[in-house]
Amino acid sequence: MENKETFIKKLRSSGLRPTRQRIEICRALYDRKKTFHFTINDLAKILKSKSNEKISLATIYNTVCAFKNINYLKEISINSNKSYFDTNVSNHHHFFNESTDELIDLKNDDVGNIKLKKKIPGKKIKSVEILVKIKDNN
Amino acid sequence: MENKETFIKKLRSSGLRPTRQRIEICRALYDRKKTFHFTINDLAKILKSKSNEKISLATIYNTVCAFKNINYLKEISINSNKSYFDTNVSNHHHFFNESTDELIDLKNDDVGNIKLKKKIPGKKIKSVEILVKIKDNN
DNA sequence: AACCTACTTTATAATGATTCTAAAGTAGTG
DNA sequence: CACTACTTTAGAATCATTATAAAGTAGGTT
Ligand SMILES: [Mn+2]
Ligand SMILES: [Mn+2]
Ligand SMILES: [Zn+2]
Ligand SMILES: [Zn+2]
Repeated sequence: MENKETFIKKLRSSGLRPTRQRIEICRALYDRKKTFHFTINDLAKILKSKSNEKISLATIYNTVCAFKNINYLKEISINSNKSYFDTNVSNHHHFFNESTDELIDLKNDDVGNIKLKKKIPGKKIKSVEILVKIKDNN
Repeated sequence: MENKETFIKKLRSSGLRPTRQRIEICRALYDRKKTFHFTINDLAKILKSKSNEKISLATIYNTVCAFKNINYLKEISINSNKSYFDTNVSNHHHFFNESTDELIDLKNDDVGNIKLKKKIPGKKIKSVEILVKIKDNN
């Protein structure tokens, strides 16, 4: 239920000009009750149906990349031919349903704490993600 | 240190005809002391340098896919533009060095046991993988 | 308001990994 | 040797993503 002004402030405070396109994309991504996972193609479809103005595919790519850089979006590690993004930017893990190509959140509490006993000198850890691949029974 | 006959037997027992190309690829992948991670392009280079016979890129793709299906290779889950494969097919996890695009094995003992407290009815778990992304300090 | 300039959007082309096609080659069998 | 199913291959096609470069815009300045 965030309104336009909130998005404008958020964008400005991250050094991004609040353009028509970026505000529309904010609406599509964050004006919802629940976080969700999407591909670029998913988002393009959502924008086409929900929004009047046409937003070019290049802008969608640019914006998703920009939003990822300022931590408005997270990219999920899957070896798919497409990239998957998540509006839930907190640390959490995923099921990936290989039968439907859908991601499902695994809350941190759903996974026992991960204790890494190996360290790599001279490197810093950027993320620790668990991916549980699942498939339909049968 | 496996020899040609061993590869031929292995291939036959998996329902794959032991062709020149497949045997060469087995040599490149398994005639080593340590397991390793590679992309298709990596493997193509290795084959070009180590082997006399030219093997087409299509065959390399076909063979890697076939080897994956019979569990001679494992594909690692990374959101890269390329696919990464592993000659270590046992359950284990990875560091991914984003500075060099290299994978490093994390032995199962290097990670505390993972207890999944969430289940998805009607689905079976195919794999559970941890990916730890790291980057050069600085 | 008119103006300036850096940032943005956009259509379009280019890239590059992967997959497809269909023709030529080969392994295994009898 | 002959047969057939499997395999390899060059080349084309696909498709997500990135690059290009020209037109548009935000936000400040005069
Ligand atoms: Mn891939
Ligand atoms: Mn990708
Ligand atoms: Zn998520
Ligand atoms: Zn490995």
